[in-house]
Amino acid sequence: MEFKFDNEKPIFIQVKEKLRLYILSGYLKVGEKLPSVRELALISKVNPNTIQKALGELELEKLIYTERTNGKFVTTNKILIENIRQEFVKNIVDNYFNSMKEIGIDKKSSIKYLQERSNKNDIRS
Amino acid sequence: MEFKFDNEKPIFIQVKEKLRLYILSGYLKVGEKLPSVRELALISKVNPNTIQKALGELELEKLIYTERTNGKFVTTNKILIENIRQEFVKNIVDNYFNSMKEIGIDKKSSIKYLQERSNKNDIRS
Amino acid sequence: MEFKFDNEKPIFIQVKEKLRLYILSGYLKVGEKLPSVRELALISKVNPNTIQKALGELELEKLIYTERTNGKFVTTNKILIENIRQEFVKNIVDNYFNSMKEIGIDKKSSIKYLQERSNKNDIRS
Amino acid sequence: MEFKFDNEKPIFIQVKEKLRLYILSGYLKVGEKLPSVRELALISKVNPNTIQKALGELELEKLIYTERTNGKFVTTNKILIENIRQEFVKNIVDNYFNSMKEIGIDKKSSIKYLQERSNKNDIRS
DNA sequence: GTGGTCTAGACCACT
DNA sequence: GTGGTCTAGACCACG
Repeated sequence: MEFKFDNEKPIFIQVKEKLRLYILSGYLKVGEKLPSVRELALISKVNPNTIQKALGELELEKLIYTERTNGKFVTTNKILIENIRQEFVKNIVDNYFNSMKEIGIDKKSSIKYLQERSNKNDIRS
Repeated sequence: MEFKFDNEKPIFIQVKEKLRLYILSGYLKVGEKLPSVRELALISKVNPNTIQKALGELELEKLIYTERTNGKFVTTNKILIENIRQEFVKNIVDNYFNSMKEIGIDKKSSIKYLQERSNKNDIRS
Repeated sequence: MEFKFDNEKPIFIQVKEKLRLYILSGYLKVGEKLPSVRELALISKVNPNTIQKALGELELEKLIYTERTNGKFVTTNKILIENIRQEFVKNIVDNYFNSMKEIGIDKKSSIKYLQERSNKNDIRS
Repeated sequence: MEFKFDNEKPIFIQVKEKLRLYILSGYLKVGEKLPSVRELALISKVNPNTIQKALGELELEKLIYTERTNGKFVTTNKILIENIRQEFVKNIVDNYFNSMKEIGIDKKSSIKYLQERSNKNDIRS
């Protein structure tokens, strides 16, 4: 678990998004206990309140839940996670097409660009 | 020319990005005169100061230049536009791969998702 | 006897309120012996200390009393129970009127809403 | 606009609920500008951050929205307000029946209690 | 002057 | 030791 922040977005949003990714990608498993607020604050070198705010919003999304005095946990609702994950992927794809469209590249070419770029990277790696 | 804003980013940045897109996509042509600040302010229903700030930053990027008393124009430097455009496209592609990677989807699958989604949309249209 | 808890209130308060309801509603009868602390702890899957705290507060209200070495019992003071019960009901009614008033619904309409809702539910059942 | 707090619930929740009532009951009108965060903090004698938290949650419910640098406003979505209002009323009614049921009073009697209590109050007023 | 963010630090309830 | 709440105060971007 690792946290680096840029100055473009509020830190609490970056924390929220990072943890959401950890959950959606399965790096944090269903039902798993999260590090304590204070621990996350130490790891990420921000104020505990900032962490609290991020976690609070994740809880509103139902991706995590709180057991009083016990800690915070990833939801056990696999379906919820899967739905959000699919929504997330769908957005990435749609955003890609939209961005390309805005700069004047149609779908067919958008896919071609992607394949070419992928090949170039393959050479490097 | 059309402007819709959300409240997540400063408006002047949204104006700047929109105009940059208009230039990179060719909607605003090389050397073309931009609408006046006042006019842009009316079109986008935004304070003229905000437009000024956006144009100022575009000018720093050399994408537009000012002729005193005459107005502001899209740069005539096609190469500059093309370079920025390619950089822009490259970023979109790389961001796509990165976003997918973060959620645990590899390049091969990333391309497949894109093709599937493209097909689905074709059916609709 | 059944216990489900939410995380919004302290558990010991929820236990206390639940048991009070059992007494006021007659589900636990006058003079009846309560299950032992240990047993209540098992039933409700809660730490025995938490049960103790709840019972302690009920004892302060005189709704239960302790016979040393013998167990805890519902009070035999029927009048006390009846008084608390009536107070309780009065509160429910007043709270209903107040809640409706706060959202701008007068007494007459409040009663009408109730009757309509009751009819709807009758259809279902 | 008036704020009195008890110690049973967090202040930010009480602020949130009060404002929600003001909106649902129409005391704060559709599209109306709210007092500034700082002003609300003065009126209610709590820290601006506490107000901010309350308003933040109302915004997540879409009952209010923010215009950057301009202030916060009641949503203009009348349908949303009406839906939430009806949900709210429905909950009050259901809670009434449930509370009465828990203490052992059936629906028919629940309605009778209400009518009697209402008559008593009429005498007073 | 508007909202937004963040920090530091304190105190509380619960188990 | 866990999360939750609140304050005081500072600083920032925006228009």
